[in-house]
Amino acid sequence: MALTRDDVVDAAVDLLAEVGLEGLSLRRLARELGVSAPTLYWHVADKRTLLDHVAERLLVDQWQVTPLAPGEDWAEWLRERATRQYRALVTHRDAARVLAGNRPTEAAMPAVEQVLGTLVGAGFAPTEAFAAIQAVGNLVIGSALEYQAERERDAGHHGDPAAHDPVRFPQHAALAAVLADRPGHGADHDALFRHGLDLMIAGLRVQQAGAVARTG
Amino acid sequence: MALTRDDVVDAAVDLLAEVGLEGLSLRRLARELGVSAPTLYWHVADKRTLLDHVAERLLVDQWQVTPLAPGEDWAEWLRERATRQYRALVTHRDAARVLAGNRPTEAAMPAVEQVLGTLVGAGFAPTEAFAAIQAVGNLVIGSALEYQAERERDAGHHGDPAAHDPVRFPQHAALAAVLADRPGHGADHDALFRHGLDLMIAGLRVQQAGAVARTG
DNA sequence: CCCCTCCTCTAACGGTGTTAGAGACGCTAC
DNA sequence: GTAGCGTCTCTAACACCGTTAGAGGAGGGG
Repeated sequence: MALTRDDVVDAAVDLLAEVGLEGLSLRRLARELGVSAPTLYWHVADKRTLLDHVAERLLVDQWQVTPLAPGEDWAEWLRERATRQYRALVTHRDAARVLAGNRPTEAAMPAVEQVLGTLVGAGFAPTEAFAAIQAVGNLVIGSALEYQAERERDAGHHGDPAAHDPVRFPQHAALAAVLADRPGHGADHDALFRHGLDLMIAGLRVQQAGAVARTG
Repeated sequence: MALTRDDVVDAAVDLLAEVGLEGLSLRRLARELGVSAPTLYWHVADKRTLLDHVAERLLVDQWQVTPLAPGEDWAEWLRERATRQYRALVTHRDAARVLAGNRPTEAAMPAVEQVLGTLVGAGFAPTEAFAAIQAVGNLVIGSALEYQAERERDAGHHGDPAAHDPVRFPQHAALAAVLADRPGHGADHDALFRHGLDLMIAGLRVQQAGAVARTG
């Protein structure tokens, strides 16, 4: 059986998980597939577009349409969706970086359409709903990026954190003191993301309350 | 006069503005400086650390300490700071991408210390203040990244936006209809960022109100 | 005069994405 | 049966990349 583009993308996803974005070269990918490098160009236009396909593959599970249940809180529903997206990014090596340089894909449209509809149904104006989606999306990708960047950094060498002059930086020192009493003992990025998402959703709640009050 | 590391970083910033991150190679940079490529390794350990220095240079103006004026609203003050950071990223080509892959730099600490102090002064717990900084930062970088990614995409070819089946995607169609009546006619990323930042700050306001109520 | 440090050089290694162009396999039409 | 054609893969090569080894010139201090 001849090679398929799906085969190439699958192998790229696997290789990405194994060696990271830096290690993902077309030659290496070709070797993994038992094929010569230029062969890949028959299946894929570009490395850039190959990565587009990879990004789509990484997120496609997460674009399933799960409508708001009757009586369900739209904000909780949105939080759940955003969290899933974050998880999908964070659990695949370098997924955030791959997604960041990406063209948006057609395949995400039904999911966006659904969120748009749900928010409009909750009382948001269409432009507000769109801005909300964008804002949450940007927060998600920014958080995932930061998380994975730090993980990669610490893979090299991690200097002792929070060992700074408590006179010049009393706030940092106070923070470090509080954090030292915690089980995890370090910055828990998942909790940090959750906190940020909570803030955003709280903001959406007040905006929605205002919109509902205006329109009746 | 011999070459300085500052000279190298300066030239790298200029070259980045001119040719973008893809075009920024050590050989090209050396040529710009009238020097051979390996020479750069005397001034800089690595391309990676060179980019660290570039990122620091791009943001350093924006780390000036401007304390909260007496009677000034902490939320407005924070919004102003975040907006400046966003501006700094967006006005330098590929700045967001450079910053994304970066180690955090020592030079940012006084600024972080100051924001931390201001938020704690406003009633936030230290961990809350830290999470807030992180959240706003992630939103800023995510937004800047998205903005610049789209700008780069459209530099190539931009297919007509929002030309989609209004039956399958009624919400998109409605949104496009509203947007068509606007002066800019396209998605205004600055406004989108401002909207997202407003949401986050609204969330911070309710959190702060809660914290103040708890602690008296 | 010698040494030493600063700074720059040439040459080269092993990699990268990508293109040109030839050729093998299998199906279809005559 | 064979000629043609689309599909898929190959080898060879181009122009670049980050990076290292190691030599050497310039200038000051002993």
